[in-house]
Amino acid sequence: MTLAENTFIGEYSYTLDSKGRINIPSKFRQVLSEDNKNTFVTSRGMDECIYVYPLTQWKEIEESLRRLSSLSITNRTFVRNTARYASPSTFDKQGRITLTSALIDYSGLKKNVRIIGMVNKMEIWNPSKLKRIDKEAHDINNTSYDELADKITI
Amino acid sequence: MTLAENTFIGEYSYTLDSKGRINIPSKFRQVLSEDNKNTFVTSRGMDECIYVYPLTQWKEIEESLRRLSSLSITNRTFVRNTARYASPSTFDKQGRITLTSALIDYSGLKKNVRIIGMVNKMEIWNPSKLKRIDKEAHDINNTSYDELADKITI
DNA sequence: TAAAATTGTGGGTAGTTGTGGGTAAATATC
DNA sequence: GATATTTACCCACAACTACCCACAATTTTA
Repeated sequence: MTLAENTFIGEYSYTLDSKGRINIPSKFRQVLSEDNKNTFVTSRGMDECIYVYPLTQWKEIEESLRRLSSLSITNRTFVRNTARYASPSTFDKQGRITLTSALIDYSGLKKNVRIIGMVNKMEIWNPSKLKRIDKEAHDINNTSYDELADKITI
Repeated sequence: MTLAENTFIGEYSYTLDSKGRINIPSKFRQVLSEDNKNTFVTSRGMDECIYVYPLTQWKEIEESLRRLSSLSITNRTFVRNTARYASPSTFDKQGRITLTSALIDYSGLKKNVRIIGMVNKMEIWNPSKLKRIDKEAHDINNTSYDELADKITI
């Protein structure tokens, strides 16, 4: 079944091979729109994981970054940390992309990895780090979620 | 008699087969509007059960998620924990959807399962867990229900 | 009440998907 | 400029999934 284009949901287990290749879930490849030309952009996540954007989505982010004035130290730091680790990767005949060793180091990936659909992008995690984050998530108190209540009905 | 579209009520007993397939009650399939393309989205319930949304209902949730900026930790956590457990499934010629093993584990489903209409979605339960929740429901004292009195007429 | 249609459950099979490894081209190193 | 190393592309195969058919039980229709 095909959902909306460039929309990623679900959680999957995959293995990172000795060449730094990792499979993109078939479902995610199927919803990728033509204009992405089978290409994703990997980048450093806000948490200790790797972000994977469809190429077109990344281009929009680039545009936003372009508009941030470098007069502000916050802006400079943000642009620097977002842009420097970004790397495009086209998936091969088997549906795999190659991760840079910088990103593998940052996210602490070993053989077994977890891929999570985050709607407009995906995240690649070391399963044990993910488990740790899950625990912290419980600590986000209800008032935080209360603020969301205005924005989302679920 | 046909009820309102995408409205699910009633309780049904079905069997989960060895391939993780489960029948959607014929009545529920009949009220599903055309634009759902015979597709439901399964997800983790608030209680120990599986939520099943019509595709169109889920897409509304997805759109709200898309608008939440990942710069906020609360947003990231919320999007992650909502999206990761979701999985679309189109029912086959016999009217069955396939459940992911993650959701089967979470809800503790065995062979016999109970499907409950929850108006805009449905819930899939292990019958014994459902029985346990029923008992707890008795303990929710009347004041809790009093708070609802302003919101609903019954 | 009998026939026809629908519904729920089980199982088989062809095609898809995920993973490992090989080889040639491209890049880097000396 | 020759050699070593990395990268990109190819093939192979086991495991899984989607799709198909069968059939008993139930409900609807005539």
